[in-house]
Amino acid sequence: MKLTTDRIVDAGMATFAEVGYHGLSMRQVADRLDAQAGSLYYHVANKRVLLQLMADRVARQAYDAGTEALAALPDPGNWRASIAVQAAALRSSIRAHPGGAMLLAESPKTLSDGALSLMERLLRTLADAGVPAAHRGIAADTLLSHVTGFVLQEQSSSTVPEITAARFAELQERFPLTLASTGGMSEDAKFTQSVALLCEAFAGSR
Amino acid sequence: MKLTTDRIVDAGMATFAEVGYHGLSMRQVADRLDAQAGSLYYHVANKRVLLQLMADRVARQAYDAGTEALAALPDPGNWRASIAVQAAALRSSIRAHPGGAMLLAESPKTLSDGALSLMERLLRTLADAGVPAAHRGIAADTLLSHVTGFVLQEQSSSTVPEITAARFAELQERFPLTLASTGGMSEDAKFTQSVALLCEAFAGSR
DNA sequence: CCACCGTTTCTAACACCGTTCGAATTCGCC
DNA sequence: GGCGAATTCGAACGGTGTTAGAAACGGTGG
Repeated sequence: MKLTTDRIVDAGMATFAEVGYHGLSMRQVADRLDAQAGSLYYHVANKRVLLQLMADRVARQAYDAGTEALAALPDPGNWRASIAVQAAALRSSIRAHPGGAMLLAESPKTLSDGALSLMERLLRTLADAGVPAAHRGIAADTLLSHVTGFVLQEQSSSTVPEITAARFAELQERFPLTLASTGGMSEDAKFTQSVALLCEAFAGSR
Repeated sequence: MKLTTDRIVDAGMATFAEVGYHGLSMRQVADRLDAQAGSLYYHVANKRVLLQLMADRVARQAYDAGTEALAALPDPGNWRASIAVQAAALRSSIRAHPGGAMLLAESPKTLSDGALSLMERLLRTLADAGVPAAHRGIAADTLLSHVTGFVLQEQSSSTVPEITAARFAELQERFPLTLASTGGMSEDAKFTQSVALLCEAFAGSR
């Protein structure tokens, strides 16, 4: 079949899902399309712009998942729930791809349509919540970078191996608060709590 | 001179400062030490663990810069100022290296002494601020991931080229809130404001 | 002094990477 | 069918991380 930018991005996403961020190579993407690596460069200038296109696609998926989740909301006027739902949609969309956080982190979000859509909708709900224009930008930036950073940590710490008992004892002695703080809470609970925390901050800045 | 893990990490940091995250190669690090690339592998298992060691060094620098800034604080009891100073130290330490945010983002923070020190001290100031133990972990996580995400965006958007007038007009029409929100505020101001926002959230969760 | 042995470094190679460029192919249109 | 443009191939270039055997180095005992 004919080679297209869209098909290349598709194949890129598929390969990405299998081999992750560092394993992705132009030759593997080309193989998946029964093509040669050099042929990709007729449709895509760089590997970097391919990654940017993929990042934009992830952001768009997150945007679509967010609209769906927003539509299913019982009370659309509850802005806290709207923000929580948008954050959750973004997180799960990023998590759907291994290393997806790195993908989003690396590409500049300023000129990606998907990322801008996410930003715009978030700003709108903040405006509906009564946050003044001067505070909205920082609020939205904070939340988006928080979600990205959260998944980044989530995905990188899932690769970490088990820890020895001696090392654990040493850690417990040197960093008692750190060990005590992360105890026993699921990542999901941590995420929803942190988003709620941010929402309270937004509410206070009105 | 003799080859050592510390010297390799030093050379890695120096090379990193010149060529950035993606430009870093084992051969360049070896060149700086007047050695061959293969020799590095006697002291460092992987490129990944070298990057982790470098990330730990950045975190340690941030920790040291933080203690210095904390010592210079007029009122040590003001926990908001303490948090602001720690966040600023972390940000500037990451920004000192091009792509430093990527460095920290990629390596798992859980087993880095530097990152753990940062976390521990932040948790202590939160404890002094009266935040209950159940909320401290999320609060510290949120702030750290926020700083990382902020610098990540800062460093990636500094690479972006200028934007055409037509594209700007299109953006202004499709994303009015986004364009209006980021208008004219410096990155420094955005950062301090967002940290203050988080501090308010922490104050509310007591 | 020298031979030995463990530690450290070099050398060369492997497989793969992103990217380029001219040649070969395919496609739409007259 | 033929011709020109759009597309794909194929091979190559310089570079990458990593490995493994050979070589040098350092100290220690004879």
